[in-house]
Order: sequence, then C-alpha cells, then structure tokens
Amino acid sequence: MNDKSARKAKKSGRPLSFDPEWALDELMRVFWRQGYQATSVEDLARSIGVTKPSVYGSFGDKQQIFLKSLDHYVDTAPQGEERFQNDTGPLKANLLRLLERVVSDGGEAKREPGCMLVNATVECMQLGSPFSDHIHAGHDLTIGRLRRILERARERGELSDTADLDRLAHYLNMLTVGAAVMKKAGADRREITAALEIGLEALDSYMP
Amino acid sequence: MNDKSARKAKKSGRPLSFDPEWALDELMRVFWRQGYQATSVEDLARSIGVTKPSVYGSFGDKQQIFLKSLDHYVDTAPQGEERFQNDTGPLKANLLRLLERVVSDGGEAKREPGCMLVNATVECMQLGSPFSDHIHAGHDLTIGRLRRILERARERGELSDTADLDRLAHYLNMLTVGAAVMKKAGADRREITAALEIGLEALDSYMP
DNA sequence: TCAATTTCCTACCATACGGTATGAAATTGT
DNA sequence: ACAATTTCATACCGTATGGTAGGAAATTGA
Repeated sequence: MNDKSARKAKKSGRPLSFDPEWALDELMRVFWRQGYQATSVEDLARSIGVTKPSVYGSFGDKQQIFLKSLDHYVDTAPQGEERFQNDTGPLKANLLRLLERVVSDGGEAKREPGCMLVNATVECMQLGSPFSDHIHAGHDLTIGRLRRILERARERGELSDTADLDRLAHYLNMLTVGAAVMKKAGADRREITAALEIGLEALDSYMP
Repeated sequence: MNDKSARKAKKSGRPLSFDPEWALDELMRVFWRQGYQATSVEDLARSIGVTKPSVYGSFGDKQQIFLKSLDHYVDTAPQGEERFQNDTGPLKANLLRLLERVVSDGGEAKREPGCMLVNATVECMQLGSPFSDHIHAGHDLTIGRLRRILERARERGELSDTADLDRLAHYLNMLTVGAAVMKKAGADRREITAALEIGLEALDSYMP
C-alpha cells in the first residue's frame, strides 16, 4: 500500500524532465551565486529548464528549496566528508590546502560566490527559524569535521595532549569564514593565502 | 548666487522635520540590522518619522542611501578613527579589546547585526559598481587603520623590524571579519573571544 | 500680508515576485 | 486502446516595492 519507501519503484505517469539530484545541484548553484533574496523562483526554474509550477511541484516553495540547497552544499561542496580523509601529511600543510580549497572553489568566473554557508549566515540568520536552525547545523557540522582532523593529528602526535581541540576547531572555522568573506570582497588569492599562513602559525603554540 | 558652499546659509522655505546627521545615523542602523534588499524605502522613511518622498528628496534613491549609510558606518561605527588612538598598552591586549568591540557593538538586542561592512560585502559585492567600489574602500580603510596600529606598536618595539605589517594587517582584518560572521551565526561571545585569543597568538612569531 | 521657497503627505503608477488554478502532454499497466 | 497517473506550461491573482506627480503646509524676506 504505502510504498513511499520503495526506492526503485517505477512510477507511472509522465516522467520528470530532469534528474532530481542534478537539479538540486543546479538550484544550489543559483542560490550560491545570487543569494536567497536576490534569487527569484523563475531564476531557479530556468536553471533546470522548466517553469515555476514544476519547481514547486518537485521541491516545494522558495524557502524549502533554499534550505535543501544549503544542506546539499554543506554535504558536498567544497569540503565534503571524503575530502577530509586524505590528511596523512603534516597538519599545517593539510589545513592550508583545505582552507585554500574552500576559498577557491566555485570561483571559476569573475564573480566570486565565496562560501554559501557564510553567505547564508549573513543574509538569512535574521530571517529566524527554520533558516537559523539549518545554518547552525551547517556550522556545527563544519566545526565537527575540523575537530576530527585535529583529533587525528593528535593521534599522530602532532598536537599536544593538553590542547583544547574544540577551541582550536572553532578558531579554524572562524579563520576560514574570514577568508571566504575576503575572497568575496575581491581580495587577491595570494593575499588570502598569506593571511591564512599567518593564522595557522597560531597552531605552533599547541604542538609538542 | 550659487551659494551651495555656504554652510550656515539659512535656507528659506519649510524646515526639515529631522536633523540630517541624526537621520543618516538612523537610516544606517536600519540597513545595518536588515541588510540592503530586505529593507524597503518605507522602512527607512518610518525610521526617521517621515514618508517616502521626503526620504527621496533628502537622500536620493535607495542605492544612494545605502552607500551613504555604509560610508557613515565605516567612518563612525564601531571603531572610528579616534577609537584607534588609545593604544598605549601591550599590542595584543589592545587588539583583543578592539576586535571584541567590533563584535559586540550594535548587539544590544537579541538579533545580532554583526558588522555592516561584512554584511554588505556578502550581500552587495555581486551587485557590481558602485557597491563594490564603496565596499573596497571600506576594507582598505579598515586595513589601513590596523596597519597604523601595528606601525605604532613597532615604534614602541613591540614588533620586529622584519615583520610584514601589510600582511599582518590583512590577517587581523580577516580575523575580525570571521568573528563578525560567527557572531551573527549566534556563536557565544566567550567562544568568539577564545578564538580571537588563539588567533592573536600568531603575532608571537613577529615579536622581538 | 503676500510672494518665494522648501519640505511635507496623499495618492498613484508600473513592475516584479511568490504562489496557484487549469488543462494539455507524456508515460505505465491492463 | 484506454484509464490512471504524474509532470508539464500557459495564464492568472494578490501583494509588495521602488519611485513619482501634485498640491497642501511651513517657513523667510519684503
């Protein structure tokens, strides 16, 4: 009867004109580039080659689309969980690579979209729930990922046993966030890298 | 004839119902709290107790009001030029006080407006000129102020002669920006302070 | 008191946007 | 072939918004 859980259950009726996963990725990119308020539902519809009612039918209203896009961003770009895995080298070098990637990702064109989570924080925290909830979750997830990197580094003896990994993770997140904003402000990439290198020197105090 | 330059020239006609300087400060606060796109011209008018046409008559269109507000913000709040002067104590303590003030200013209520320049960067850089020009100018001014603090510290012997003050100023600005965003994200104030303290430890490498 | 000047508010316009009603088009199963 | 189902696009509605026209109100100077 209630067969909603069946994944591969073939549906009758006209098929979707787009792949839902691909579409969500496209929708995310529009919000990433333009922000929440500056994006119209028609922009979203055009990006996946349909008209408004189809978007509403498949993804809900504008707010829901944005929240799904934000969750999708945090899950995938630019530093998905799997990208955190290959951190076998020196801690500071790994972190620099990671933070630089956050800053350089999505920046093929002249317009730099920066980090969507940061953009959402500035633009949407004031809009209250459920925006604030999803944004909180995004930061918690990011900080948790950073903390796990630090934990693995400590297991390898690269951080002293007394170091407060929570505080360090919060600091690294703040550093990344600052870099993302300055990227969007048009700062030169080498300038940002130089600043990040200075910031990572703060870790020296917590190495054995 | 063309007496526009006369400051105290008494104008004939109905007097303004508000003090222009006070009004600009109020307008700035509305944009600071709500952002550019989420603010309607009617919001602005109500904040100074008039209706829309009076606002247009005195301050121009929405874009001009925003740019004037942003310039006014950079000039005055939260770390105007004069607030940078009393830095006779130890460098790191002075910087911590300064960066904390940036983060705590304007946050009387529950809604944290953060730093208006950061908010404008995220929301308005994509809107092109003249937004991007004013935002650039704001960051340049802020970084220049930080650089002057570092220069005075070096004159007092608190920084080594080889330290690259430009890079350090860029780094400190990035740190502040990150703190402003995390403040808006709802991060606890003690959490932010702790992260800032870690970030300032990076300066140790540049002290003699 | 009266003209000149400047600001004020009411009312309005055009547009853009979020969201929906409705029926046509495309598929599946029988 | 035909019913059931699902997605599609055209057309529309109500509202909010940026911006303006036009005349009333308040001041200065004569």
